[in-house]
Amino acid sequence: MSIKFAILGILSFQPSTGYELKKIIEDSSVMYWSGNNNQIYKSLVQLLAEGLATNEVRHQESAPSKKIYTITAEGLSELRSWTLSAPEPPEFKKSFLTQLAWADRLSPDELDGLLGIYEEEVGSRLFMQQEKTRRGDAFAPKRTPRETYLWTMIEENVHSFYLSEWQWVRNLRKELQNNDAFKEVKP
Amino acid sequence: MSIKFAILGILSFQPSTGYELKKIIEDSSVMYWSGNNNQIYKSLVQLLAEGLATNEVRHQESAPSKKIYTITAEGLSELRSWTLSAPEPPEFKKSFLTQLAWADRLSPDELDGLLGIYEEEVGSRLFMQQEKTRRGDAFAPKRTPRETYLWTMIEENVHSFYLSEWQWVRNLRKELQNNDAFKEVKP
DNA sequence: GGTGTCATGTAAACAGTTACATGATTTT
DNA sequence: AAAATCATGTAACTGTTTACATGACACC
Repeated sequence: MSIKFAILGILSFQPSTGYELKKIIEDSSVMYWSGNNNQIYKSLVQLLAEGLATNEVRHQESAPSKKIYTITAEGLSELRSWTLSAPEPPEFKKSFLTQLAWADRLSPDELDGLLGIYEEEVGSRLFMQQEKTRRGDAFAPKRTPRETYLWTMIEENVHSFYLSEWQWVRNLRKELQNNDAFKEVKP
Repeated sequence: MSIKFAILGILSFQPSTGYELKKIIEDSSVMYWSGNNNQIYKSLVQLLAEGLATNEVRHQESAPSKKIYTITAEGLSELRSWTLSAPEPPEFKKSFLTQLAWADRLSPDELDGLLGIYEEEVGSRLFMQQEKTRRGDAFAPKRTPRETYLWTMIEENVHSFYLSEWQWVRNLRKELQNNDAFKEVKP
């Protein structure tokens, strides 16, 4: 899936500038791109060329002028047919698991320290995700009861990703601490 | 994290050819690269240049000759210091969540169908992961009790990723089916 | 006779990140 | 005086995938 559909989706909710799209994508946990300029401004040019969006330049005093992009009817139908297309399976990148895979050369203390750092890192993501939901400051269209429910469940999904990772590492750490068989150091 | 450390890790367990590395990486759920030639053969050349591995060409009758790569002492110490370095936070890419985010334009039946396909897709990954563990055919060094435990917990982590996604989508689907407030169609 | 395994590599394309560039205004 | 916000864009690089290329043998 390309960033193009993420942009089309946002435009289907509200006309936006590249700058606004960047910010929305940047602090969304679901839309996983970094939200860098290169991708966004290039995609917008492409959407124009494909006739999926139009833009309108608005000049401003005391601020740079901006281009407000609006989705077209073709854009809406392209978006709709994409939402109906076969879903891609979920993927993860946990480089920490590869790190752990070769961590048997570490001493018990070194390993526990490593797990501690990971626990903290994951814990802080978990906390930030909870805060975002609690404050309700996340970008979230709520046009129908169903849409509201869907967006709640999307945030719930992200939350449970971090929660289960956090529980997993805490449990692993505890087990390593409590079982003396794991404390033998390799020659 | 680059594929370089995944390769160094495997080499720290057993000397291997590029072809063998490719297969191990390809069917590992943890090492998330596609295992394509380009990356592997280039990385091996680089590891040689950095003195982290050496190779030995073995000519074979009735099969192409192969290059067996062996990790060096510097390679081992590089690997060790990497395992001690600050872990990266876990990441996910679930393009399906973005798809769902804009799915309120779909009819209840279309949405249920979409969720059904995702449920099946995730279910089959979950099943394959369980089978891999059950058959015990996954690549897994078991040199000490601790290493055995670590690799078990790594597989457990992958398993629970798919399991919680599966439970999430089943629950979402059921709720949408049971609550009539979600069955109103937008004008 | 076609497909699969063993085994190495290259070319081209696409996706994604970081950093650069400009410039006014507002906040600390 | 420095940093952040608004706003658009480009350049260079890295990472990743798909496809191409070769060739022998084994299995169905």
